Parts: sequence; C-alpha cells; structure tokens
Amino acid sequence: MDAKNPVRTTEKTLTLIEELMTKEPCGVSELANDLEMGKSAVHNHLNTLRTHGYVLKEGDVYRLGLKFLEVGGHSRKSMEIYQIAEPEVKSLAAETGELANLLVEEQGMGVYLMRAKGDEAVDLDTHAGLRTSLHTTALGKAILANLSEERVETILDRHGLERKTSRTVGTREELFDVLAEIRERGYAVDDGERLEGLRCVASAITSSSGEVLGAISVSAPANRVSDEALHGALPERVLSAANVIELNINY
Amino acid sequence: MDAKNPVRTTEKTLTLIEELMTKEPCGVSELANDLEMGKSAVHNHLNTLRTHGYVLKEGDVYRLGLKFLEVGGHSRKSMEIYQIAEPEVKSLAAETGELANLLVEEQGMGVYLMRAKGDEAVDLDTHAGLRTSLHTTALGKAILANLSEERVETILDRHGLERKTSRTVGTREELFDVLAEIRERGYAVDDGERLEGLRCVASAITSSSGEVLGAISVSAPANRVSDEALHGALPERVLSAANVIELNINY
DNA sequence: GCAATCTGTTCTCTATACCGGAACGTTTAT
DNA sequence: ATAAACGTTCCGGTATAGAGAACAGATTGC
Repeated sequence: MDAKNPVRTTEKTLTLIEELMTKEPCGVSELANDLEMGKSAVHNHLNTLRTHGYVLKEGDVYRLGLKFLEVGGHSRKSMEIYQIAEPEVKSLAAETGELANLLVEEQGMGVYLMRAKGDEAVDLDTHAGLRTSLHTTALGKAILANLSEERVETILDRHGLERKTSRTVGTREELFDVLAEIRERGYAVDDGERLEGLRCVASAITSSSGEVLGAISVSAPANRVSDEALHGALPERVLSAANVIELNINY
Repeated sequence: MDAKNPVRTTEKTLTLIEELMTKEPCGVSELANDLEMGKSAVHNHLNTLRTHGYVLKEGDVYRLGLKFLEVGGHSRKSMEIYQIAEPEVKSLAAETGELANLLVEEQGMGVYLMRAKGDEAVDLDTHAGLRTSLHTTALGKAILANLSEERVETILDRHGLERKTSRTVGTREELFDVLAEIRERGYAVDDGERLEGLRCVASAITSSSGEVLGAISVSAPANRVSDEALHGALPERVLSAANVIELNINY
C-alpha cells in the first residue's frame, strides 16, 4: 500500500541509497545517469546523507556508511526475540556443528536476524539483515504454517511464488499441503529446495498466545544428514531449542 | 563540514529516523511535538519510509524496520576487512574464551563491526554498528596510534575528549604519550578506562602500505587477567591474530 | 602541448511539492 | 454524554528542490 501523500524528495533519497547498495562505490554522474536525475540533485542528496553519516566520500566516489549498521543493530538489539534466541541459536550451532539461523517475518518477507556457525558449518550467503521469500526456505515455511490462511494469501498476493530451484514449491495448492504437513509434525524441512544439496530443518517460535515470533533452523550438506536424521535427531534438537526460547519469552 | 545545498526535506526524514531510534515505538503526535514539526509532515514522512520498508506501523505506533539491518549488513559484508577478519575474531574468542571485537574507524568515530563471545565471555553492550569515541577504548587507541598526529588532532577537534570513567585519558598530551607507547610496544591496553574492572588488549590491523584498516581486541574481567598476562600472553595472541589478518589481506 | 572531454561542485531561478493548519472520523478518558 | 486525545486527510501559500549553465580540475586523445 502506497502512502497517500508521499514525500517525493525522501523517495529520491531512498532510491539513491538503494542504488548505492547495489552498485557500491560510484560517482555522481553515474548515479545521475542511472536514476535519471540531474547531477546537482544527486550531489545535494549525497552530501546531505554524508553530513549525517549515512554516506561516505572516498576521493571522488561515494559509498554507504556504517550508520545503517548502527541503526539496524539498534533495532535488532531491541527485539525481544533476538535477545532471548541469540544464545540458543549459538548453542544449536555449537552442538550440531552446523549452521544455525534465526529468521523473523517483516512485511511478508523473511529477514535473517543472525546466524551462528558450528565447527563444520557450510558457509552460506545468509548474513544478518538479508531478506528472502518465505516460501523458499524451511524457516519461512515454518512461519507461514503458523499464520492464518488469509494472511498467507495476502503475502503470496504481494510477493508471488518465485522459484529458486526446480524443487521449490510451485503452486499455492502445493504450498498449503506442505504447510498442513508442517503443522502436523511441528517442524519444516527443506531438502534442496533453496540450494541443491543443502538440507535444512526449521521450527517456528510462538508466543503463549499462539502468535509467531520467528523461526530457527539448522542447515547442513545432504551428505551429513541421513534420511533418518532429517526426520529424527535433527528436528528433535531444533524443536528443543525453539521450546527453550518460547519458555524464556513467556517467563 | 555541512553540505553546501542541503536537502532540507531529507534532513527532516533523517531527524525522524534518529528520533525513532532513541524513542522506539511511538505515535505521530509525540514525534511531531518532540521535533517541532506538524502532524501531517510527520505522517507523510513516516508513511513514505514505510512503503520502502524502513519504518513499520503496529497499530497506531511506528517503529524502525529491519531494512536498516539489510542495508547495514550489506555494507559490512562488502568490506574486505570484515570478510577476512571475521573467522579470526571468532577463533580469538574461542581460544581465549573471552570477548573478541573488531572495530573500524569512520568519520573519526569507532564502529564495532562484530563481536564474538568465548565460553566465559563477559556480556558487554557492544553490538555490531555501535559507535564509540576512539580515545575511550583500547581498540580506538590502537587505531589512533597508527594515524598521523595531524589526523588525530582533527578527530579530537571534531569529537573532543569525553571521559567515560575517572581513568579515561583526559588531556591531549596524555593521549599522545599513550599513543607513542602503543606504537613502541605494538599493542594497546585498556585497564578499566572504559568500564571499571574490565581489562582489554587491542592491536591495529594495517595494510602493506601502513594504512590502518581497523583493530581487534580481547576483553576480559580483571580477575581473569593477571598483570603478567596483560603484557604477555594476551597481547601475543591478539597480535598473532592481527598478523594473520594482515597476511590474508595482502594475499 | 593543446584541445577536447570527462569529472565533481557551485550558482541562480522558478515550477514544484512540502507542510502548517484546519477538518475529519475513531478511540480513550472523564 | 462530553471531552480530549489520537491518526489521517485535505487544501493552498510559500519555502525549496533541482534543471541547467558555468565553474575548476583531472584525464584523455591526437
């Protein structure tokens, strides 16, 4: 939903920020061309952002500053789910030796709040703050399974059902079947749907009132996760960690 | 240095963001009062930010969204120093069992890029993105010691010499003495200057051309760091980790 | 070595759009 | 019931954003 009276100047600033994020260091003229803005406008916006620490100038090129990390880090730190889940996700990674993740939903997308690597963990490109479609990961599906069907429809309307690999769930019907299955057994599984050869087990974290707060997962290469483990020891661990988090959140 | 032709509308947006960071969830009227803006202006700005994911509305209150974490996470991930130092900082934490940190300088301030906790680590409030005066931490002093005297003066002119505890270095002269000492022995020490009872050892990370890229440290409670360790085993570990990082950066 | 063409920055002027203030519909408190 | 808050919408006067031109400096091509 768009704002009724959008502040166009602010939107230009935000467009500039997003362009800087994808292009990284670049100059005024390049940005002006790409965004079809005048050079003076780009220059004024960049320098306004610069005096506030959001943008840095190195020689003749501009790039994003760490102010965004400051604001983002502050937001994350103030989230109860992060404060409580953080040590548990780390334990989960240490105990399994694999990669553990914490995801929350925001505006219909999944946002990774953190990841923790065990000794043997694969190195995925999931850094804190990264966004992902909910239907493409076990984490996201664990969350979707705990939302109302109506809510899920709304999310799908907004973000669609983009495919990541040939195994990604392709239709709404298929997705709802998967979600029902997840609700039944209590955890979600990703068997190479997001990345070939990667297996992943996730569980939602819910408040005492049944509201979803987020999800945690363990990801490991298929050759280290037997079929038995995928539906036995691994989900047991993940569910246990989720349980501890839920207990701590509800005091 | 202020921009020549600042974009005032953008500045209002940024002010709003910073107010939201300190106040957390709050409504339109409260923000309008605090910032001496009209309600409609605040409303328009908030909703513009909202359609771009930077702000969320929960009921009748607004708060910052995780978009900032996305942008910040992206910036951090694209920094060479982070990519290379990350595993080493984690090792440092694991081996010492204490808290290890990575700091870089930006606009005369120190910015924590990450922290890693060992098994016994104290839990400080140093989260990723947090800013700190350079002269108040061992990390910052390790960086200052590798900057030109001129650069250091400029930074002090901009940010002053705020005291954190009674032990914080209080005058420029004192600071320059400390920095000379750091250059001589190769590492910086903080013995309760930032926080009573906390000892900290840090080393700068420099490129092959001698430019400072950042600094790493280990922090531990005084009762676990003997006077010998503070100038023996601990700096040895930190320096060794810094060395590995420097080697990896210069291929 | 000179001209041509980049670059980022500064300046001016006006069409634009930001936003104060008033009105609206709800919700909460008295 | 009444009042006082809230968030949201609307409108119109006016501050200002930004196109375009001109600038200085760097780099290029011939």
